[in-house]
This record gives sequence, C-alpha cells and structure tokens, in this order.
Amino acid sequence: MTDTEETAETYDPSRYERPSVTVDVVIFTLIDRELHVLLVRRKRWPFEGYWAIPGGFVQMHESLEDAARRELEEETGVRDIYIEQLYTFGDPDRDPRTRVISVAYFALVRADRQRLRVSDESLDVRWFPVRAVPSPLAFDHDRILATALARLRSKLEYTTLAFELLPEVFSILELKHIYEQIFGEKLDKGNFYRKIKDAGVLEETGLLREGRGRPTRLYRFRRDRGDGQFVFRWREARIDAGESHERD
Amino acid sequence: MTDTEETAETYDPSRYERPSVTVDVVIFTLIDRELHVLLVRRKRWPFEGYWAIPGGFVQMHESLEDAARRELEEETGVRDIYIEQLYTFGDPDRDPRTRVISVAYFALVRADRQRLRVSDESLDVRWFPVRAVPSPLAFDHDRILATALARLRSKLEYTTLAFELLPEVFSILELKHIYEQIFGEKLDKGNFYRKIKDAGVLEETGLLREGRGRPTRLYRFRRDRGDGQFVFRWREARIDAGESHERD
DNA sequence: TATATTTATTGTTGTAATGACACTAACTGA
DNA sequence: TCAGTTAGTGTCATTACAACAATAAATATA
Repeated sequence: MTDTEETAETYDPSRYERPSVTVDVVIFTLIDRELHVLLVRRKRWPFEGYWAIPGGFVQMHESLEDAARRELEEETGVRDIYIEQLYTFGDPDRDPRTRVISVAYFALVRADRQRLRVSDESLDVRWFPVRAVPSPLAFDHDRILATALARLRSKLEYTTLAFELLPEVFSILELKHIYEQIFGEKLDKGNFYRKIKDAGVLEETGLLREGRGRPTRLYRFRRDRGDGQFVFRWREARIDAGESHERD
Repeated sequence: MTDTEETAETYDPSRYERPSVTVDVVIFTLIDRELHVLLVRRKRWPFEGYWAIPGGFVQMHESLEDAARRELEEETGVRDIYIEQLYTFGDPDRDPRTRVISVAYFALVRADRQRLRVSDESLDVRWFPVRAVPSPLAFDHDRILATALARLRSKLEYTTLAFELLPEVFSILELKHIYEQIFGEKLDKGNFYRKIKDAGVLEETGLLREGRGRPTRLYRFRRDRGDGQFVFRWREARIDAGESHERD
C-alpha cells in the first residue's frame, strides 16, 4: 500500500483491505401526477431513524445492474423496468462503519404499476414527493438524490424517458404535465402539441377519455420509433447531468 | 448470501466475500492535431502482452477521484487537469482472477503538457491515435474506451470541454479542428466562427501566429465566462453519453 | 334550450438560429 | 505581379420556435 509502483499486474488480493460495494437505487414514480421517490427508514446505527435510498450489497456472482434490479424488485415488486447507472459514490468517510463504495442507479416505475411489496411495513418504506423529501437523508443520500434529479431533468430533454413514467395509454397534456413537474416550469400548450407530434413517437389509440370539458385523445408510446431524437429546449434549461456527465 | 432479505442494516462485513475495486483512467490528449489515448502494455497473465487502459486499486483512505488523479499523475506526471467519472464496470467475469469492479474516469490533458513520465519504458506505455488503437484491448477495455469516446463527443456539444485539450493559446481553426476530429465530420468555417464568437468564451490575446498564408489570431479561453452555455449542434449529432447517461 | 365554463386542439406570426456558400483579407514564394 | 495558401467576414433563404389567438367538443347551469 505504500508502494505506489504497484499495479494490477503485481496485485495480490489477500494483501489488501477491500472496500464494500453496494448498489443504491433511486426509484422514481408518478403518484397523483406528482413525482415521487422511494425511501426506506433505517432501523439501526448509523443514521438510525433516518430515511435513506434503498440499496444493498452486491453479491459476488451478479452484475451491478442485476444487483440494482434485484433491489428494485425487492422494494417494489417491479421487474423489467427502465433502469440506468447514475454515478458511483465512494468518499472514504461516507459510511462510518467501513469503507463503502456505492454504485447508484436510477429507475423509473410506471404510474400504474407502482405498489410496495412490503405494504405492512408502511413506516419503513414510503413514496415521498420529491418536493417534500425529509431532510437530511442518511449518509450522502441527499447528494445521490440531487444527482438523480439532475440526471432525470437532463435526459428528459433529449430522450423519450418521460414515457417510462406514464401508463400504457395517456394524453398529450398528461405528458406535458410530467415535463412541467420535472423541469419546474410551465410549458406552452400549443408548442408542446406541435413538438411532441412532430417527433413522431406517439401512436393514436382511438380511445377517448371523458372529463369535465372536451374529451381527450389517448395515445400510446411507439417504442419502435423510439429513435426519435427529441430535443426539448423549453426556455434555456440545460442542466448538467449531475456529478459529471454530468448532464451527460 | 442466500438470504435475500438481508439489508444494509443487518450486514456484517466479515461474513461476505468482497469484490476488488479499481479505477481505470481513460486519458485523452491531442498530438499533431489528432486525438490520442494513453494505453499500457500488460506484462502478466491475464491478457499478457495486451494493451490496456491504465488503472489501479483504490486505496482504503482515498476518494475515487483522488485515486484516479493519482493514477493519472503516475502515468503522465500531470496534475490539476480535467477529470470526471465516466461509468462503473462490474460484470462478474470481466477479470478472470477475481471479481473486480472498476470505476472508470476520463481525463483530458492539454496538448502542450503531455509527456510520459516513464519514457524509457516506451514499450510499455504509449499514446495511440484513437483511430488506430490495437484491438482487442485487455479485459473489457474496448467497451470502456468506447464509452469514454461517446461521453467526450456528447459533452463537446454542450460544454467547453474542448478547451481542455488545447494549449493556453490557440486559433479558432485549431479549435474547429478538434470538433471535427471528435465528431468525425467537417464543420463550416463561417458558421463555426460565428458560433464560437457569439458564445463569448474567447479572449483575444493580440498575438498572431505566422504561417504559410495569412497569419492567424490567437485566443485564450475565458474560464470566468465559462458559464457560456454552448450548444453546438452541428448536423444532427446527438449521441448518448455511452452506457447510460448516456448522453448525460 | 341557451349559454357559460372547461378542457382539448389547431393556427398564425414575428423573430431568432443556422446551414450553405460566396466573398474579402493578409501573407509567402516564384 | 500574380498564383497559391490560409484566415476571416458577409449574405441569404430556410427552418425552428416562442407567444398568443382561435376554434372544437364536451359538461354544468340558468
């Protein structure tokens, strides 16, 4: 360890202490048209009683993404959902117990599918509106959450990620609402219609949904045409994707 | 390990095998106006004789970025340079010896500063033009390099990263050349001049450089005005920033 | 039954961004 | 002096887009 000339070639694993590696998964969903994040409440030291981003240790035989998906399923019972690696947090003192390096992922769960598997542990696992997350969170989880939000905002601009938050079938104004939620600004109705339609990623279902006023047409996301290079640039937004890529 | 209900709360580190954690640093520079990447040649099994991205084990007391900077300095003798986290690669079988999770960084070294510290080991450490990298590289390093290139391309579009590759003082057409190199397409001279000037990130030095034809004006990058929201969108480029964020 | 109200959807228009390309400038060398 | 070479500016038509006006299709209520 004092020998800085040591390289991968001369490495003997038994000579080293090793950090622990976890995955933490920032899971977003839409509840009542508002963006929510899943948090778990810690029962023990350190940060006993604090809310934290769900996570767990990576097992020796599974890939990082598999570990993240396993966590996701354990917490929400959801499979086959959008997930991507976010950033790896590894400051030496982020966990008082030992050196823990955490590979953070973020996941989007469809509005119509979210439900907690451990519903009777409702004091321990909960969806929080992102605007009303308890503060501070355990460990460096405030920073992880901030990074996830920045990434989400960033990717919404140039990908079709927003659809991952919506149910199978949705209206254009519901989609617009997501963008407004996440960007935190009002968007022009007319311009939104034009842009989303020109992008060619919507498939008309023929369905209508009745409401107070004129019924709204319902659409489906065309995954095939998903190549659709979005580029929303409402206002001058342009937030770097967090820690590095940071927009990314 | 068979108990999937285990959480961070009940974790006892001594009960687990742990993966090793390394940092790999993809170091880019410009040599003779062409983008190069630093590779090292492995002396031992596995992948003996193969070229690899430089990297090393993370020490218990240092942050991930510190580890990456240490690696960078060990390989190139360069400090205080642009570096950012790229992605974390952790497939279980990426290293035949043991489970190794690698946090990849990418770094940009100024054209006028690159020189290898271990110049007499020239068979072991070399700059390769990215267009002529030996293939395949060791481990999953082809994938890491591809991810780094995608990130670089992506960030060039909306950041001032390109300046990190140039010397203190440079001409606008040299800057344009970098973009062409990395995007792999010709850009229009006039439009480039307009865009770069309007961005307001250049400071005139008053210097001229003589050459064959008309002398060229030399500029300096204005770090202060670095907020300058670039948004190069030459052609329809728009590459996702690699593995995930891919476009960050 | 008319008319206000509400929500959805389409049109219009001026301005700003930008891609294509033509043009001018400043030097060297024969 | 003129051909060659590299640097830098100007013009213009097209497109993208923000602001906002107008219309459409339903429900609620007077």
